[in-house]
Amino acid sequence: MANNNTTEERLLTAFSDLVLKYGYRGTTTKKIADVAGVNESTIFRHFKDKHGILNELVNKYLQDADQAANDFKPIGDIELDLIQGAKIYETFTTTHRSVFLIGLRESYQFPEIADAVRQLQQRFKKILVDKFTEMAESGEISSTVDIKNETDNFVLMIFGNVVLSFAYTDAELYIPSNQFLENNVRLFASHLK
Amino acid sequence: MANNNTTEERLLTAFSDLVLKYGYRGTTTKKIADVAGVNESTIFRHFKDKHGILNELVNKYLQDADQAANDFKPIGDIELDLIQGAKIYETFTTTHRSVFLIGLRESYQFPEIADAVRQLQQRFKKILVDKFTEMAESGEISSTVDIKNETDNFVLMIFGNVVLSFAYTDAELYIPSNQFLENNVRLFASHLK
Amino acid sequence: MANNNTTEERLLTAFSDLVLKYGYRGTTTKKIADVAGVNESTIFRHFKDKHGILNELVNKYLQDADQAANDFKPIGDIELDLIQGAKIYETFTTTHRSVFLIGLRESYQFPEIADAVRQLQQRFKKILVDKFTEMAESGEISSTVDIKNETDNFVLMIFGNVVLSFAYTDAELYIPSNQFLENNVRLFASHLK
Amino acid sequence: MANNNTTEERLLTAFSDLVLKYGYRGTTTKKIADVAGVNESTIFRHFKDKHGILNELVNKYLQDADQAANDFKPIGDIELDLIQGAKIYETFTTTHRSVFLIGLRESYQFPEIADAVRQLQQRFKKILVDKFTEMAESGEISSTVDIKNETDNFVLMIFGNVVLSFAYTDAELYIPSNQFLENNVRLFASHLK
DNA sequence: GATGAATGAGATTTCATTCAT
DNA sequence: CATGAATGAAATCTCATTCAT
Repeated sequence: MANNNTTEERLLTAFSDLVLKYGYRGTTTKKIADVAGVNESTIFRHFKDKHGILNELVNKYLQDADQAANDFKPIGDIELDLIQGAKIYETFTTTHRSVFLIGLRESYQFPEIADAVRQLQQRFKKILVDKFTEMAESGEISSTVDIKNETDNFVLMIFGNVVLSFAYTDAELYIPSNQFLENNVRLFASHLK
Repeated sequence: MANNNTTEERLLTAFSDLVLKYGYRGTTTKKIADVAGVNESTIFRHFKDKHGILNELVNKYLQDADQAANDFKPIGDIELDLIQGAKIYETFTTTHRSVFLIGLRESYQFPEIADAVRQLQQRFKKILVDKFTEMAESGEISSTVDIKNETDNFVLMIFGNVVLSFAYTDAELYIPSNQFLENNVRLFASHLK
Repeated sequence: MANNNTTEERLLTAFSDLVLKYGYRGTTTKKIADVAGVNESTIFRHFKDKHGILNELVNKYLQDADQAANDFKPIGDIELDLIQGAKIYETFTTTHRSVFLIGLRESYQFPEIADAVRQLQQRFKKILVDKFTEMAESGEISSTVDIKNETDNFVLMIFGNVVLSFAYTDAELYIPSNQFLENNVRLFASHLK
Repeated sequence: MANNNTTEERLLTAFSDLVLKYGYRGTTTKKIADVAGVNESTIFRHFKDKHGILNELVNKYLQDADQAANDFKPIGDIELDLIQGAKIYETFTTTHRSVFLIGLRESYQFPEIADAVRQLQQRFKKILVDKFTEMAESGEISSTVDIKNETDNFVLMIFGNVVLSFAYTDAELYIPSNQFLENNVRLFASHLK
């Protein structure tokens, strides 16, 4: 009864939130039911089993991933383009926190999810590499830039910050979004000009 | 009977390995006992309870952390110093994989461990910032370098690669140590010269 | 399925009966479940834990204790009054056998229960002493009666018989209720006339 | 190492003391070993199993019971004789606390011990009844005394006080030995003169 | 559609007991 | 004689899942 969404939505949200705190195993069906404000057995009317909740979220993740890839429209300015890319990456992973984390943490138990997350990284890298190669050819960025390794570094850096933001909510360690885009991403990009 | 170490060592190793695959909760005492080749109840003669195994590993982690901090001896060449730092960081986190991962994954359940891991990051950052500030003052690196933000970026990058190496054993995504130090860290450092 | 009471009632009854035979520790959750005719895990849906069963019985005990105290209405005839008192005491302790016994046997492990049982004795003693003091003042019983010590003796005697009745079901040792009230209590009272 | 008795004696004492606090089941072999200052496995060199410790104590109990019965030498003064009897009963039960308590508490699990304790009561009763019958015949006590029932009452009373003394160490409820013999037993006896 | 009651498998932990030294 | 290390059975408790209403 937490809000006026449908039961199914409330269950998905409850699951997502709890996974952040407790991991997949620690997210018990009882906790999910309590947070969603329904009876425990109601879960099983909506989903085949506990794994079914996760499957549903993975489906949404995969659909959204296509969308996010299409949303990225580099304009040929490396600084702005990296900021744009980081922003999309961050928004996407935050929206799909639970899937992202389960894919990372419990890769052995859910190889298909681990795979989906893995593909996100690869895809993101590829999009960047392709674009920058194109920009190098057209002279927009210096031909001395080591495109592959710089992209690796960039992706590792924004990945690292996202992981920290999920692990620790205090801002001591991870760098909050705005500041991260303004200072760190921009600084990183400046070396590629 | 897995090997000829003491029972306690075999238990610690078994626990450590299993946590990587299954997380803390997924690492059942039965699995630990099976892998270590002892009876389940033997665990409880060596450790107060399941948490006790973790405590023992955390103690070793904390001791080693002091050692690792002392091992870092920058020589005033930014490229070599960053490579050295990354190497120590990587060795340390790999040696203490299980504690590092539990601190990251299950921060809500084990706040003291989350804290120990957090402090490692902070400490590493501080050591680098202090050294580089010193080097900027003595002219060894350019005074235009944005020390704080570059260090942030560097730490995020190596942190990101370590996390990936734990999540995925295939080398498609994370970058294997040698290559990472030679290509990526060196490339990163080159911008600070 | 033992009978048609609610599951909770059946569990409480099973626990109560088993404690008589086996003590608290010896009353395993498996035995309770078997006697109540339910699955072991069902216990934990009705009570927080094993101790929770006992707590429930202690609550009933405390409620009933107030009732029993109010039920005692001495009429000024010492024989009839002691019989009435003994009868109420006996009925109460028999109804709450399990709590009474645990309070007695396992006082170190359950100090709050030991206390509740202790208070019952004290309260019973006080009610008798007060009433008899009053009767002595109004001349209904001889002023030479040593009220405090006689009450002590009386309480010890009926306490002793109740304890024996719980320990041994054969009538060789403890004296069955009717006979005890008719012969022993009456005899005791006759000395106070 | 607690004292310089033999290992076996130390084990018997440890067991005895612990049973008072924790009951038979709660008296674990580990606790016994700790209190006796020996290794847990040493217990099994001295006794077949945990039950064997108890058996040894029961043997001593039975031997002592014969002795105690012989020690009772009534002199024909009902007050002094009851005091003497109560004293012997008290001393004996206190010396053999653990057996007495186990016989009382865990009668279902150790029927032979329950029996031994039961027999003590019966025997004590019989000795008193026989002696008082004799005294009634010789005119030493009034022929109007209801010997059987008075003896019952007396035995219940001293039994009650002994049980309380084991359950509660504070003197609020049970009556300490000296005072009990001087006030309560004497008072009880005065009615039989 | 949703609930409440119950279940069975399995997790952690305790404890008496054995065995090699 | 005594110890330290290990065991197996059983105890308490958790959790995903089912079923009747």
